[in-house]
Amino acid sequence: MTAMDGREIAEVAALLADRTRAGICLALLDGRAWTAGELARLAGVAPATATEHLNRLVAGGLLAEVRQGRHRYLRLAGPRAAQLVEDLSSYPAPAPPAPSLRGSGARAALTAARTCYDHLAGRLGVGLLAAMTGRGLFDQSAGAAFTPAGLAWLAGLGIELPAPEAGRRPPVRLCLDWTERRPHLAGAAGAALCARFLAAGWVERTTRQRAVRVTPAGERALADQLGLDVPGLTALPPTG
Amino acid sequence: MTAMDGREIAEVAALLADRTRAGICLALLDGRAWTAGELARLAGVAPATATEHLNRLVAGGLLAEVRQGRHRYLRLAGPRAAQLVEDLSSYPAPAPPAPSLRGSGARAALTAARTCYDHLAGRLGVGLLAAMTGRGLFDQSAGAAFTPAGLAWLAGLGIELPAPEAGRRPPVRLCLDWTERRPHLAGAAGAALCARFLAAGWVERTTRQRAVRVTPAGERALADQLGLDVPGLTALPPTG
DNA sequence: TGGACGGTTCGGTGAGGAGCGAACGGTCCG
DNA sequence: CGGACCGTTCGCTCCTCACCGAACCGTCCA
Repeated sequence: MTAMDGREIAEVAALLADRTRAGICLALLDGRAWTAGELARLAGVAPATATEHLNRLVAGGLLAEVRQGRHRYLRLAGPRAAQLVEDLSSYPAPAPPAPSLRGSGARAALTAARTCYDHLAGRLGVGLLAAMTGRGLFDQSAGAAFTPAGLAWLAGLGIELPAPEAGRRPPVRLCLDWTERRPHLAGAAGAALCARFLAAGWVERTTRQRAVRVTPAGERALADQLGLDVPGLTALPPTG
Repeated sequence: MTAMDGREIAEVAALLADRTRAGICLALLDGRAWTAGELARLAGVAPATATEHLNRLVAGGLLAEVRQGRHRYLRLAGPRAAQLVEDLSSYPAPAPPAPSLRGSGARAALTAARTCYDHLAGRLGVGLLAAMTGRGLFDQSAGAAFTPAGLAWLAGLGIELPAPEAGRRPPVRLCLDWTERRPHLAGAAGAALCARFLAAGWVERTTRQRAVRVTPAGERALADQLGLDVPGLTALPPTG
């Protein structure tokens, strides 16, 4: 009788059932911490209104907060929260990319390469997984797993795949891309790869959006290691 | 600017942000079609109220309907809808099983073995995946995929794993179990296995709940093929 | 051709909650 | 210390929406 009625489900869903709160969570999908004021401006509401929303989101376990001086920093509570937001944002079929006017620049940058909480998405993320699969580092023929060669490649980057464990996030997870309709790599491995790319300076964050940019060094490294044509990938959308 | 604001997210979330609608979707997680009246009684609202809710859920793409004579049959629109409901129902950590009074019988049956839309869950579902992994039919060490031996075993059951394709559901997906905190098999493979088990008479649905029961023939078959101790699995919860 | 039944449509009621402005309490800086 | 600044609390308005009863329309059965 406990979880059989819809009460608990409704409480969680209600957190995201408001346009303002959903927009806040969407902005936080970049994985970083924003201040309350930034979120209020972004959502287009008064600070007082934002406070109320943020309180509810924190109380509901969707957001985590860190108070520092006169600032209140907010971020998504964890990978589960991020996945929930991402899942909801891509239901049912997120309206065909609609290449109307090449997007408003910002949107074009997002479709090219962005972070999805803590892993890479967009054409870059999808291209990465496709390249790994094409090079025999990843195998999707009977599920989704790294091959022995893929594990060695990860090790070369200093990444060790954690063993699957009860309460932990899955080491490997495929995440259906929001703009492309193909999967990119998520889970612990996706997060580790993204962190490694950022640390190595292959990829860097742009303004204050989720968009990221591949550096010249990153282009060379990805071409070397995966045969990935980054400029061709991020410039124009493929015919499909 | 289109999907960047939270409007679309909020619209979908609002569908499940009501206790009654969430309860309806939860009931439909058994994968079958219910009539409008059954759903109204289950949710404890007047038929008029149910009609309004069902209209909204259908319009929102979460439910599909079939009108037949004076009946209106409703089911979840598809695997994506089911996954959304399941994801929401298990956030953040679905309250420890709380073995208070061995559950109300109905609940005990659910934790032992149930369907999760179109695949098997509960201790049976979790045990199945664990057994497949233990027997070398499935490999979770570097992701989640069937081994060659596993593919052969599936073929022996008349199941061929579909190739991953753009718009389709993933062939293999791990679904974190609601009661257990370990994964069970979902995706096209999970659905195929569940359908096969039902067709073979190894597993049968019970009353009108999501709970299922393993038949004697099923116990023998699962013990033979996977070394699975079904009675031990479904009788008492493990110490954990 | 009645009557039972499943489902819908239509007003009306009530509660929840999203929004704001204004006043207040902190922190940082000149 | 006084002023700018970030965030919160409070009181209020307004609108959405969940719910019901009653009347209605269709299907199925005797």
